[in-house]
Amino acid sequence: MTPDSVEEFYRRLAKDNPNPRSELVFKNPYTLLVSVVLSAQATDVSVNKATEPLFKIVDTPQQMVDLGEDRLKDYIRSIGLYNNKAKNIIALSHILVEKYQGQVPADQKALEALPGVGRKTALVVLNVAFNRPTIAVDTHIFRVANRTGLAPGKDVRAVEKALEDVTPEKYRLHAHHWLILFGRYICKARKPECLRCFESDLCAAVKETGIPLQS
DNA sequence: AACTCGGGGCA
DNA sequence: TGCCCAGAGTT
Repeated sequence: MTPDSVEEFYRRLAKDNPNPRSELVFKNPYTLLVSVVLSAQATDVSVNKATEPLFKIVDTPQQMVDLGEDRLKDYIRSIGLYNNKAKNIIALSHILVEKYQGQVPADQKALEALPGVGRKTALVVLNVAFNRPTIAVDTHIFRVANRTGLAPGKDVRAVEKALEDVTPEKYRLHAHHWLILFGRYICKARKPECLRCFESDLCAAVKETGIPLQS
């Protein structure tokens, strides 16, 4: 994709979604962190369903510690992978209370040092909670970048580098959110909605096949 | 690099 | 039924 095509690609994403808001719960940086940890290999819909009642009771690390692992599991069981996630969230909350005065550190290394927080989670928290222009390449963005030709790459790090190189500065802050939603609702894994896609004339996959992907 | 964790949604 | 989901930790 040429630089002009990339610019146009982002221009359309921005037009489609002028005021991007995370679909995960962001009452404060802590609830966002917990939401993103819970989102690993889970759908944001299932996470929101579980965290809506949880965050009415708990929205600080101290309250989470007081809630305890067993009662936390009752809230998040429907999400899946709940044993590891509950243990990590309790442990992570202890660390926030003891080392960070109950605050979420706005630092990638500090975030990645927390149990249950890896590279992607850290980058998403920095982006959404602290307005850093980070792009975390998850399954959606990896697929979108490769399929459309926006930022091809064989592994996550290659796509991440490609996106950093190609994404215009003015779109950097919201790029992650736009690409995620584009992948989730339009450029879907199974049945991409090419017939109503506003990027199909720029898409490498469409160019290759000559016809919009569908079925 | 290859497991393992995991219930829910969807075709 | 089988595949996928805003991945991370361990071996």
